[in-house]
Amino acid sequence: MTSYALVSLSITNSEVDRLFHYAIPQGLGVQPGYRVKVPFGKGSKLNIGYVIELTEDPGDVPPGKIKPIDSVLDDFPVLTGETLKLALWMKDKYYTTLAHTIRAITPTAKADGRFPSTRRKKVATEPKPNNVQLTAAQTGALELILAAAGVGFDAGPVGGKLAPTESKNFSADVISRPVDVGCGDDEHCKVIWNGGIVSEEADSPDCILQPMGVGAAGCDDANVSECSIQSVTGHETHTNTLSTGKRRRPPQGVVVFGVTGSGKTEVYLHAIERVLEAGRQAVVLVPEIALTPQMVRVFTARFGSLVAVTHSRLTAGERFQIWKQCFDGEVSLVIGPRSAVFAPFKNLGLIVVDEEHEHTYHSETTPKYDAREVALKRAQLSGGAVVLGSATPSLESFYRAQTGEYALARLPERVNKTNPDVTVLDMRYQVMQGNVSLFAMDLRKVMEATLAAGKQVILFLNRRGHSSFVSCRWCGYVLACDSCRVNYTYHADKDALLCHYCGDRAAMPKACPTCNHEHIRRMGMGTQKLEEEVLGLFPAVKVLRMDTDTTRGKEGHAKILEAFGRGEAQVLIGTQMVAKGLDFPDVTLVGVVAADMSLFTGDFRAAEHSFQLLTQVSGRAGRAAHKGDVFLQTYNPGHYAIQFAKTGDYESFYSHEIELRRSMVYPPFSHVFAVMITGEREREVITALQKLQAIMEYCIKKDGKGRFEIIGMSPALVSKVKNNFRWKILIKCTMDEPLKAFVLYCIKKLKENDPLTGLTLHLTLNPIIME
DNA sequence: AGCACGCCGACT
DNA sequence: GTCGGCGTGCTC
Repeated sequence: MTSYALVSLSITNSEVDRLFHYAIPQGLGVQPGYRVKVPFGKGSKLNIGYVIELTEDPGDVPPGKIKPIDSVLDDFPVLTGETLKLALWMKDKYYTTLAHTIRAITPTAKADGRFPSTRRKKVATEPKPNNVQLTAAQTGALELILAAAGVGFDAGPVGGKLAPTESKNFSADVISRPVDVGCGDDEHCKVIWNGGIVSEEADSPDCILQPMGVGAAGCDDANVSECSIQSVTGHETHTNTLSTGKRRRPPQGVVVFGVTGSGKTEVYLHAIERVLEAGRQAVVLVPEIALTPQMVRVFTARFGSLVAVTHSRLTAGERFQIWKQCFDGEVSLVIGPRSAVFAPFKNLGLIVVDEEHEHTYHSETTPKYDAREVALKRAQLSGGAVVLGSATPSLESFYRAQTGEYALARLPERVNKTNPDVTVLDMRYQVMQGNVSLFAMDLRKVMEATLAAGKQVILFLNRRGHSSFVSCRWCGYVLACDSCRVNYTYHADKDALLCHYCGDRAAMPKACPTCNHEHIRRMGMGTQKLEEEVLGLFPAVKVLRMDTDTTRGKEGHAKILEAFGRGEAQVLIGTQMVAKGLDFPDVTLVGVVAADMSLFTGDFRAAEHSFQLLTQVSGRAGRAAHKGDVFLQTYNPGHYAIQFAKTGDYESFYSHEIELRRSMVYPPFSHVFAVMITGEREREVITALQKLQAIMEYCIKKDGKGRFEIIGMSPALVSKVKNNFRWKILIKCTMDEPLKAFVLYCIKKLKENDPLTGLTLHLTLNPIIME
């Protein structure tokens, strides 16, 4: 007989980010995962909370302080055993409060705390049998996925019956399992994060107290491989409590590597079909639902009313209805953006992450989770598989596929694929010819011809943020930080160049350091300037611009794309957005106006992102029936990202890039922890960060040896937002758990002698886009 | 986050 | 004399 419920309040504040004891009144059926109303605070105001655990132990709470639960809100648990574990895991993983992770996972309630009422208007549509014959490569991929999901390959005839899973009494059996509040597959290095207050083990992280073995001093010695790390294992070993543990299981993650048109979708369809036939459910994550309508159509056509589609424009009611349908087993497949990974399925067998390299899988708001990581954790909890599909996999994922942590399935190109002609235009030559416009003469001529033929043109400006770099227009040389191998970023307020990794500062030069030419200047332009120049060259042409200014509001970019698709304009100008989901038959020319702008963002992943983007743009142009042309304008035609993108050779790019990462000890050979401090007074922000740096340096000198490397402090990529100055410090280590413990320990020390009033801390482990 | 308690300035 | 400023501290 349990007497208390441990409740997490739905208050997203670190000060109350702990579990509170509440007495369970007689006759009140309370189970973990349920929402409850509880009296809280001085006035015992009723607050919504989530039951995390049942216990008989009042802990050190005086009996008189414990108040009773007021009521239970719903007749079902909003957190299942699995999503509850996920919430606890995410709290630790992403340095946030449990209330925040629960909010991300559970459906949004109305202001009064009730969920919107659902009306059932279910039109049953039969799933259609799948008669598509798979190629040998596709079959191989399918086998790997099914092995990962633990679903037999010969589970039945293709096109068998797909019945909705029955589950009337979800609650009891799934929920009543003991919940592991410690959250833990990593017992060794548990650090409880209270949004700034580090508790327990962080007081004495093993990494601080245990002197490490070898490791010379200096910047280059991050080769921590020699350090003896006793209590932290390099790779997580997942042993199911149910299994005997030693038996080697096939990898949970399967990288499906194949270009557009190689038949990835067909593999997904077959895998989902088998998973559903086995009585399990599946989730398909897509980068942006509005830009992948054809994908949605394929799935709804095949699986009928077993599919639910989620997207950002759903109302709270529609969203909750889908959530409930998944919970009740009326729907077995969900397609949606990253949040679809939280669908409350009871026996999830497969999560497909399509275009897995896309940055949209990273949440930009708290909790700043990576949907791919969450998918893998969830699959681990449910015994399911994760498919990471891409023509240009992220370096981290492909590396894991190389080391055997993931399985790898290659899908060869389709035979009838038409490769677009990719022409690289050397802009240095244009400067020598006296052409200082944004367009090389060749591109201008081809645009003229294309427009004269009544065809359409897409001009792509691969710009990110508003950082600018400095380069020589004569020789292409880009000013960069030697020790970090990333370009400097120009800061107008200081009229200086800063490295966004180590904070190194350099003066704006008068002439090029290599060729001594005075044609050295800042590179940076907006879509607006580009539009003006196009209109200057072709006054009669209609131009559509797609950027954050013009796409504001509901369905902003879908509207622009539709208008362009109807032929209301001949030229479409845009940033990253235009690279996705475009399939316009009348577009025969794609111009990448300044390929360099994504090459020199000051981020060590810039080459990877450029390669992915340029490959995607090139692939897009080649999809239509007639061959398309792609022109890439650059001052660095020899850059490997451009050269490999020209031929679309991912694996050669990968080999080149992975060696660079290895030599620089960048991810995946290390982990980078970013600590950002923001505040209204820049002086205070900098001082606080300097204090933190001093503490870190002291700890490293004392105990850490070569394990942790402070890369340095520098302004954030966006150095000022809404009157808030943002500075960051990066710390690198080959192991993530000791790194995390080290950083949290140092922050704790900082807070002990500085209350940090008016300042905010932001923590990210392995940020993909450096903030 | 809320809300109460608590000890100093300018108002009816 | 009192109303009210928001600093500090606690919430099962």
